[in-house]
Amino acid sequence: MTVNFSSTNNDKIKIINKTNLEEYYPYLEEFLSKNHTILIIGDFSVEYIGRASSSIGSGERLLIIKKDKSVLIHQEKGVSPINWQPPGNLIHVFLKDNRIFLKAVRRRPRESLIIEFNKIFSVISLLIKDNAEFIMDASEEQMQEAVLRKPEILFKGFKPVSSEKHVKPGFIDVYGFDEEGNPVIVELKRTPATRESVIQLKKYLDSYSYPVVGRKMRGILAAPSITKSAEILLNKLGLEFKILNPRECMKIVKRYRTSRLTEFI
Amino acid sequence: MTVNFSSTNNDKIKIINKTNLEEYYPYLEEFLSKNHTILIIGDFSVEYIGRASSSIGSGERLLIIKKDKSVLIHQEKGVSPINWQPPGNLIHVFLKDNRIFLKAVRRRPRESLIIEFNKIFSVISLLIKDNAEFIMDASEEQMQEAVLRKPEILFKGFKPVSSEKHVKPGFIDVYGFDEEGNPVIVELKRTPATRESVIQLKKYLDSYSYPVVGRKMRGILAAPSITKSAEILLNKLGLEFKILNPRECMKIVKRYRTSRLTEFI
DNA sequence: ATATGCATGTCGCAC
DNA sequence: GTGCGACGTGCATAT
Repeated sequence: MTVNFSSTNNDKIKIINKTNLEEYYPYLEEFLSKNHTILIIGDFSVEYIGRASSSIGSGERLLIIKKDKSVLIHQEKGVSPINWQPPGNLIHVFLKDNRIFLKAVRRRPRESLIIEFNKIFSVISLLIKDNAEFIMDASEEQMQEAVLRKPEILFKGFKPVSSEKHVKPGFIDVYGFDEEGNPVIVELKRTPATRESVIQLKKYLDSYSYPVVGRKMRGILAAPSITKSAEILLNKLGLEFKILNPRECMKIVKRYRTSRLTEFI
Repeated sequence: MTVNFSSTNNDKIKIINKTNLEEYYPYLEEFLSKNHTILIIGDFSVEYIGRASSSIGSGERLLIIKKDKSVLIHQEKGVSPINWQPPGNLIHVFLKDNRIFLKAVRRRPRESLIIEFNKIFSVISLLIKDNAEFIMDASEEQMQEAVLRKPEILFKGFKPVSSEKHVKPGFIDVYGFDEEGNPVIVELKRTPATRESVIQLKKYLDSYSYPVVGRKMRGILAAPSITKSAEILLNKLGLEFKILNPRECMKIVKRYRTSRLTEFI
């Protein structure tokens, strides 16, 4: 049976089905040269050489070559591709011994992917439009903004003085003082605080000397939650934990933005 | 024009093309219930709520629902999906106001993806077989094996004693002694060593006391290369660096395997 | 270009 | 299940 279907109810998608492997070759050449996104469902093997090296024998998989010349090879399980190549590859497709080969080469770091097709079930080319803006709520930056806007979400009487304060190991998220004038270092996390978060906060405290008699430096880790091991370490080091929900922060940031807007109206 | 193409030159792939959105609905239901991998090319918006939250308005994208009920939403650029959901979702598709909605819900952590379709260009269902073994060369584990097999690749006279030795901050990759009986802690990296690598090695040294008079503990960081900042820190801390190429390690491991084989033959 | 740190990281493995 | 570390991490951002 020869199926030769190469159109759909629109011009954004072209679906190619052929019986013989080589018949796909001119289509691949065309779609690659036109910078389409290409989906290939087929039976192929993959060799990768670069930062590491890997190989996988023949199997049925999905190969995606995107407009930006990034390459993904997906199996039927998992979010991560089994092999991939970041954007900006030089992609070369060629015939050899009645087989189709596809090579994706990237410089800096030099790495390449070599795919040998035994069979192609279908090639699909896409020319699609996506101009929508992606909005991610409650980034760590927004959490910081929320704390600066409404410091009492950390504790009553907290007075932020600076943010992104530079110390030797990095940048302190928020720095300020409590009601008694004790210096406070705040480490924010949008995700559950881990032992690493605690260690980082401790580093900041160690690096920042504040030798004033009668004042005790406080370290506060603020995150939606904390892992058990992190909590143990935190207590041992005499640091504090405060639940801070990114969603709450988002609301505060939004409220602030609204009030700014009304100022302008 | 009504295109109603739903077969290919094999039974591994089904391609569905319809003019009206709702017509896709029964196919989605069917493919989901049969645990196929499904590709959907369409115009849709996505809301994500979970560990964080995000939204993106209508746009033309590729949606993949895998056999393991993981979900990927890919745009035409980049290796990473714009939205995704790890394996094990409860997936629910439903019609509402002549629109198709798809919801993927995951527990622990609780998070969900809601997709609203404005248009579907094509639905492709896959039932493919991939039993090939994936082989990754020169993992950190193999580097360790290489060092244990042929310790002189680190330095002449090195005598490994143990590997994955447990100390407070974690596991020491390789532990041993030099020719003069000084204890040696080795940290292996398959990628360029960073400041973090140096810090980690330092932690191991600090955690492992060896109070023998006349003996000096040595810390060796072995990696294919080292960043400039890491090197500065390393020197300051009195630690050592040794270039160790994962590809070289791979060769050593392979040679060892061959020799094992010949032993059995 | 290099360095640094975040991420809905994902994934695998030990407990 | 949870914790912890590795990863060809990818990716954005500051330098």
